Amino acid sequence: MILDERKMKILHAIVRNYLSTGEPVGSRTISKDTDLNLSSATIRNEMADLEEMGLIIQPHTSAGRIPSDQGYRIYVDEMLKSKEREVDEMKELLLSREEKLENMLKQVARLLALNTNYATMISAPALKGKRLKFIQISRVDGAHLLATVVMEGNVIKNRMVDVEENPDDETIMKLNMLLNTRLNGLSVDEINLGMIAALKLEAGQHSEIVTRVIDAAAETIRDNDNLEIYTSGTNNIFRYPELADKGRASALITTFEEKTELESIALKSLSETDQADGIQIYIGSEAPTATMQDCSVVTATYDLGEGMRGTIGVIGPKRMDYDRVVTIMKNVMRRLDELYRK
Amino acid sequence: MILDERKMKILHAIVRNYLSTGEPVGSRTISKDTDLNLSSATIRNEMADLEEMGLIIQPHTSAGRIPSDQGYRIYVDEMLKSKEREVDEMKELLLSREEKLENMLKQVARLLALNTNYATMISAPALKGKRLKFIQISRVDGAHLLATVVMEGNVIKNRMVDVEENPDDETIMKLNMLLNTRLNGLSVDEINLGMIAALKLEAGQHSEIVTRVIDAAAETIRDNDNLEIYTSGTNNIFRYPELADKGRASALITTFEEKTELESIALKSLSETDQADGIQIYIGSEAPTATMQDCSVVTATYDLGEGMRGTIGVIGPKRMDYDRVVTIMKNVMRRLDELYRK
DNA sequence: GTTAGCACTCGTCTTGCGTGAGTGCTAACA
DNA sequence: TGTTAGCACTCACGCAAGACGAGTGCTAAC
Repeated sequence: MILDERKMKILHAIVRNYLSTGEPVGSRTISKDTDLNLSSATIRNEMADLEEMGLIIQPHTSAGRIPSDQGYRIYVDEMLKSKEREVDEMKELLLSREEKLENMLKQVARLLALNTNYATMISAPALKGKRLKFIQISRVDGAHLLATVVMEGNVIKNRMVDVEENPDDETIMKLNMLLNTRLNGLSVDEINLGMIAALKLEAGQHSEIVTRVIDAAAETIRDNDNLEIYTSGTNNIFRYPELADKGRASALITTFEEKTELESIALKSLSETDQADGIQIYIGSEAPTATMQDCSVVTATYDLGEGMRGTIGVIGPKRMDYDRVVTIMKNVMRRLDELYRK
Repeated sequence: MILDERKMKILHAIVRNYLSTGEPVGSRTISKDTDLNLSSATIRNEMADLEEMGLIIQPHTSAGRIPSDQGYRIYVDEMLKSKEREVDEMKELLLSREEKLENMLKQVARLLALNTNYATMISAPALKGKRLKFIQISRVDGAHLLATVVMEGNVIKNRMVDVEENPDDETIMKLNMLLNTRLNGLSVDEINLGMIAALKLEAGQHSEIVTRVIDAAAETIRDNDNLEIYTSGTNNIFRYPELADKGRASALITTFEEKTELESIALKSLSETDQADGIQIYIGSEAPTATMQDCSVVTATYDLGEGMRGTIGVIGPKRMDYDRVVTIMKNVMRRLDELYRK
């Protein structure tokens, strides 16, 4: 069976209607809502076809229809093609370039949650692929050294190293020289065990302390941390009855608190981001994690330059206002671009 | 009216019973539960008295009684005096001293949530009052300096400083000398604007760059960050119907996500911690924040030495198993002590 | 191909009633 | 004076029956 224009129009009408009401939508409603001038009976026939095609579902015999995941998918694909709807009001688009990246990211998540009324997440830029800019070992006191590493995007890492016997000033200076000349400009992934071994050799393997310092520095660099993830508006899930029952809500809340699943979403979105604008939409069963089977997830990849790329995500019910969310996301992305790359 | 031993026994019985069932408890139940050998009628008389005293409440005419906040208070105070109950099973008490403090704290929160089935929080040690151990300015590249500050407890802070024209090596060395000799050993609060001004003067006010560097360093130090707070087991609130309705749950979830209110709990608990063992219990209306009117909060102050003090909190329904929570908390505190102060 | 009409389905809301837990009060008892 | 048995009363809760209404599929006519 072919999805002709009329069927398409009806499908869209069903989806749109369901998005706003959350109630199954009946043939009469569609008959009045569209400009097709068809009676409810005709619509019913068409709806029967659409159901056969798997695009809409009848929750029970005497109820209207709701879109299936597949139905949403068709609607969303169509929407992504069409021109952007302008979003009328935008609450507090006061996104400013912050001293601390962390604060800026939190701001974005908050802003997005406020404007969409869905739960949001944002991942801090991944270190993967970042290049080293600067390494330094310094003496804090008799028994402690401090290893400091600066990477592209001015991501800074520190680590304390306990030593029994401090190396003297000259050794430290030499070490710094050595580390910087050998490692600067390399990306984190390029620094492997072989490399470290070579470094140790060059530093003079005899000195155990030097070895330990280099190990610590290397570890600091490779310490590939989990992706830092910030969330906002988790409580928004209570706005949507289909997510707000105890079981689902509890599972979602846990997901948002533990963040490991959010991390996998962020990674997945980052890796799939060849599509235009980097916007991805996962509907229901397409969602990357088990707890989100009843949700839709819209993600986008931001890029602050210097390899500072991360993921923004909006998580809501399947009947989310995709159009609006996509537009708002694009706005936010544009703003980020202005702020960091101008 | 006086709270004689018999009334006390009855109150305790009511509370204990209500804690485990969550249902209003009637006179017959008490009559059987206690060793008083009194008929339900007598109990009824006593209960009427207890109600008059404001210690128990009747949700509606033909229901049993539940403890009031005040009733809980008496029960809890009594309990805190009595000897510790031993907790039989303790899930995964594998608390280990972690490389990163952050991970250890998260571990504690998780552990506590797992063992109590309530929501938990833990605040990272406050910087307030910490002394400076080490300051260093270093050159990252042509246009960037890095200010690094190490405080007691090996808390490290960094800040990048953008400069147009880099000071030469000698200036940087002098600056480091100056900053360390003047500031080391001071606590964060002791470093005020007057002090900074004096430093600038000494560094040679003429050089604008030096001034900016000192400002940045000072700012880094005073940058009194919000308390970092980690939470776990937020989803546990769904176990308790009295907290799980949409309105309350939503509010609580928000509280746990935004963390500012948790912060104020942590601060309050820290400041009130003169009591034995540092354990505080806030019941219902005593709870420090508006969203927790229907909750009880048990807090404790941990101390890892070197001024590393923070707050652990368990948040649950008013009918929380105080006894168990307190015991578990004490266990955790003891374990922390072993790990960090032995 | 479209539409009016009709019988039918089924979730939801309302109502009424029975049930049982628990109470307060009174009167009798030790 | 404290304790207890007995009794009438209250009220939340659960269940069944019924009314309602939204929506459907199908058929026959246009």
